Amino acid sequence: MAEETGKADNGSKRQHDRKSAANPGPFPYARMVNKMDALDRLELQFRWGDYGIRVLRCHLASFPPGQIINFHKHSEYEFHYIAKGKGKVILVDQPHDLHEGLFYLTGPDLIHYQESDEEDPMHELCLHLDIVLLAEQRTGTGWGDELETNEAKECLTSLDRMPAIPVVDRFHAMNGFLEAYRIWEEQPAGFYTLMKQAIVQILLRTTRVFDSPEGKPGIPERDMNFHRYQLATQYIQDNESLPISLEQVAETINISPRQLQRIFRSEGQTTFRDYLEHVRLSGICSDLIHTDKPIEEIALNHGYANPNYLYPVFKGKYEVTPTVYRKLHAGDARVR
DNA sequence: GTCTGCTTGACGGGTGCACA
DNA sequence: TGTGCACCCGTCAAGCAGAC
Repeated sequence: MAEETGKADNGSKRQHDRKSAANPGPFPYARMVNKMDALDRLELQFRWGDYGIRVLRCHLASFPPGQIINFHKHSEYEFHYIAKGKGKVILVDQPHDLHEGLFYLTGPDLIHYQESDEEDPMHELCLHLDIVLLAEQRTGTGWGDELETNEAKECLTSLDRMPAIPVVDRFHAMNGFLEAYRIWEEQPAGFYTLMKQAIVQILLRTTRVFDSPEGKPGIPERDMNFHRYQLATQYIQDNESLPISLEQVAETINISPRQLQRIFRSEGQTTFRDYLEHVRLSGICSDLIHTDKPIEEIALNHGYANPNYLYPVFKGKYEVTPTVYRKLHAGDARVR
């Protein structure tokens, strides 16, 4: 951690200075100079998990040599990324050297002072965000909502735990500014969504610097048995009109037939045969009520290669023959 | 005679259980 | 999670009954 701070990073800083002097290279954010306040002009606010995020400012700022920004504070979060040059920052009462590639955060009410180098200008990417906790009204609606909600919460609450020191932008959060600017320039379809992604990308890459390897929730993993049960039942529903065997379904989802039987027992409290029969008979009942197709055709359409077998199966479940069932429910079709 | 609906009996696959 | 074994039941072919 110490090697990441601006103060304790003098070795890599010297190395960096030598490298910059030898081969300064093109300024990667040069295109943003064309209209430095382009992103500031956007009315951009969005919901991320249970948080509302309003982008107040998002721009490239240039400071001539020796420029001083006196002690001040904000009510919002201000993210500072040194894109080029060097200078100094005082966070509360602690001075730190700044150079290209460093990042620091000034949270709400954190008093800070900044000055650029006496000889070199400094370019800084600035992001001002107003972050508010919204009513938790959308949790538990599925489709990954809870996962995103948790990730947003983890990322945004970590902002308040960030130490007030400059650190190396190890995960290239700065690229998010370039991406946002590119989106503004090109204005592609999905502008708002892409812009939101760029801002979220900046936040995630920034907070990642302080991630500890322990205690992470990890990537979302499936309950594989339940997932396989869903795959199997979906396959049966899709193919109930064809001859289906346990082995065939098992092969489709890459498990042994025996294991598939266990999954049906544990996840569906049923058996492969019962489930297949249930799906087929449901379809047959529907056809009996809503069509006037002969029973043989209906049986064939629902996977009974020998229509004669339908009779004992049907009678076993509904206690009447298909013909009687059709007569009993003849009114149902007209009701619809 | 033909078609549709239904029943019956033999066989093989699915299931439950135990074990590795 | 895979395998073996015994048993049950789903599947199929053959055939019967009734309606037209």
